[in-house]
Amino acid sequence: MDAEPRRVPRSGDGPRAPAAERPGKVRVMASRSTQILEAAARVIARRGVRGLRVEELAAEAGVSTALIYYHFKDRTGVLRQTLEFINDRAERYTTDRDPDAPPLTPREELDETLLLELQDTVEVRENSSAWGELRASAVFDEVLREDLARATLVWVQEVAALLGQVQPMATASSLAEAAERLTALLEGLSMRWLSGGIRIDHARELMRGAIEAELAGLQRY
Amino acid sequence: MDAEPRRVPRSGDGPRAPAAERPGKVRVMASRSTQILEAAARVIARRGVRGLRVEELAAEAGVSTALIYYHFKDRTGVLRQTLEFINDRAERYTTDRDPDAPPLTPREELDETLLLELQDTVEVRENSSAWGELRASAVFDEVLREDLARATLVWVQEVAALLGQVQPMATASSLAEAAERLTALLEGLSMRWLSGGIRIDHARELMRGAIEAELAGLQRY
DNA sequence: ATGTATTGACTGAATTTTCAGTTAGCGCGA
DNA sequence: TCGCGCTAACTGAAAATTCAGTCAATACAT
Repeated sequence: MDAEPRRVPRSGDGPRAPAAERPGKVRVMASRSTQILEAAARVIARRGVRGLRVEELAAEAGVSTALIYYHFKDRTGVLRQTLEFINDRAERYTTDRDPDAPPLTPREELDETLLLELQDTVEVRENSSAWGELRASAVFDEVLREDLARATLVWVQEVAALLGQVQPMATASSLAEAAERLTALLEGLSMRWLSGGIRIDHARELMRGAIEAELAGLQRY
Repeated sequence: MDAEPRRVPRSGDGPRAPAAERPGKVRVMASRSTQILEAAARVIARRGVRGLRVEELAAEAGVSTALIYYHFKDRTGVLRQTLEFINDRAERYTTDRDPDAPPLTPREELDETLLLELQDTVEVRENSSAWGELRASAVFDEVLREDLARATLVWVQEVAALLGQVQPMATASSLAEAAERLTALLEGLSMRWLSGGIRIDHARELMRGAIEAELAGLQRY
């Protein structure tokens, strides 16, 4: 769906920074459609999926509405790709680790993976509210369902694998169940946090407790 | 599940149709506005609060759009009254018990309370999706936040009390935490169920497992 | 190297669609 | 003959989507 990420300077744009082509770690300049997706994540986090107006998105991204339709088929297309985008981003802040930091024990990695979704940073907040919105919208939107289900499955399996590293004796199905509960709980807690029901550190506390409980449960086979 | 379940006669309810005044068991004829509210509940379950279109509601109820405005001030009015309506109904399936059925043990009552929200019936489905919608909307809507927080608190306390009956030795705070986790998990599972991620009986299974785990955790003080 | 055709990225200004809400009035029971 | 319950047909505005083109960069032939 996405066009080539070729960089093209544009008239009204003024001088574009020359995409720092340096060796090693480089902050790659976001292509137009990525810019739009980033903007979409912000708008969704601010207004919700159903509150997303193509015009507002265009303004947020600093482009014309027509460009949105040029890059994405229609409003739904934007939504779909934003879901994917958000997912990838979550992957990053959940998975990426400083290469020369001390390696994590399986248990630490598990905690990390789950608790990183409960941080009060712009990125996480944005991601979580967009995710919650997409989840809520999927209830009424066929199109989103499949994508969301797939994304959820991947996530659950990842958590199950981590659990398996901590409790290698547990059966695959009990690991899967524990992972489903933990991830579902995380979603529930996120929503409560975002809707002002609980504070972030309380949410983390609760999450920690749940991890503890599930691991204890797995130990008893 | 919600704050005040008080029955309040409302203006739109009007002096209504004499409803087949016959002795004995009578299928009371639903007044026009009740018909509309029932239809609204169905439409909301299908499209979500934010997806409710007045025209679609009118069609569903088999009336003209204008009649909706005749009975309810505006779209928001319909929404408000529908939520009240749905709430009253939820009260029924959550609280009502056959008076001469065998009394429940605390443990059964706990299971009952939590698992009743995971049933594939029209009523529960409608209620759960409305609740999910509310939760999601509250993220972007100041106004809803307070009501929702209060309602959640009541619910959490109710569950904590039930947990306390099963594990009388547990501390108040550990009961509260367990209750928060269980209710948050229930919300998470509901959303997954409604968005097609998992089947209802699997959700129930997971919920049962969580109750088990939490009770086990409470036993270890 | 220079002009020319072609293409991809992009825009401003429509056009079309979608909705909430209104208006004018009909029929019918008291 | 009111006036209540109701409808068909609108209106107006907000949004989504499309259209007709501009502009800069390349490819390509000369």
